[in-house]
Amino acid sequence: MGNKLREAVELFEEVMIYGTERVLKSVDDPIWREYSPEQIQVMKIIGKHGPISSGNLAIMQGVHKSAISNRLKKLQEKELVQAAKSGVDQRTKLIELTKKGETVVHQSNEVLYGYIEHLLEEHVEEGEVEQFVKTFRKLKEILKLGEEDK
Amino acid sequence: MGNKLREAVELFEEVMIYGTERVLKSVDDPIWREYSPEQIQVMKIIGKHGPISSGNLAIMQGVHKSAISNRLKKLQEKELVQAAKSGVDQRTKLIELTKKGETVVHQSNEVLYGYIEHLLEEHVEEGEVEQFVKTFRKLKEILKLGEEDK
DNA sequence: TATAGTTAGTTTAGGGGGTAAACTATAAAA
DNA sequence: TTTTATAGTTTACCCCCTAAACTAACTATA
Repeated sequence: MGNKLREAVELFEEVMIYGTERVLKSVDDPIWREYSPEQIQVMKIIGKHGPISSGNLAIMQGVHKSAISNRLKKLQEKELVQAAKSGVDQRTKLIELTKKGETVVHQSNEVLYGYIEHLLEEHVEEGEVEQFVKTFRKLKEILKLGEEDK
Repeated sequence: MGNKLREAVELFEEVMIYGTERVLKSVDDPIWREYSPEQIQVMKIIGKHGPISSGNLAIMQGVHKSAISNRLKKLQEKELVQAAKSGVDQRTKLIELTKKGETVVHQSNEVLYGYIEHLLEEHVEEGEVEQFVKTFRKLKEILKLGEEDK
């Protein structure tokens, strides 16, 4: 067991940590230049979730609330997000995407998906896809992804 | 093919991009607090490669030379790296780890490996390890990792 | 050899990212 | 009401990154 596990750990580090960086840097598109990954990510979250508070965004992105505050300020200046009419609590303001924001999210998805799809399609055989999906599902489970929402 | 590939792409994004972030944030160790991931990474490269020029480091880390210049300056102040006696070309200065630097790299490896090992050991069955290794090897190949050295 | 061009690294300016702590405003509890 | 808690914003300070200007050293060429 030990040796195989050791190899798995090393591969995990190489691929997940350094490999991911490389993938992100290889995606070369104007939209990637204009908005930071964090900005895109927060917009994606808002898009999926619908109007959401600043505090929730901080939790979901795993950063300090002041970081989100700053991020949203920049996005508002660029007119990508806006405050929806607040709910019961006057302190919280719900954030939502503007039309422009939706467009940017959509474009960004196209670019990233296109890139990854191209990558996989070119290098992974028909029969291997199943294997990939299986391993990644497991990984997703291990990393407890998808539990971020509340 | 289409659907499976689509799922693979989505999983790839979720796991690789957002999952990796999460893993890195979960590693909670003083050494992670004291030195940035970029600083640790560059020290690892120097450790593996041996005395190396600033320019080569920039290429290997995939950043601008000025970023490396700055990084090395900070590491020198912390006495983690030092300039070895330069080679033929008086403009290039070869960088190497100090004893302290070696220690930090070693500690950092222990922490990260320990964390990942724990993660895999706890969630992955004996028989699944083989599967993991296989998929990751393929991924490493796809991402063309390990070709960075010249 | 003297001049011109190239290359390795450093500096500086400016824009991201992040945290902690202080501060404002609103809500909830005593 | 008075006090305590909570949502967000600001401010101060740090790291990361790039581009462009600049120094020093090496190379080529007239």
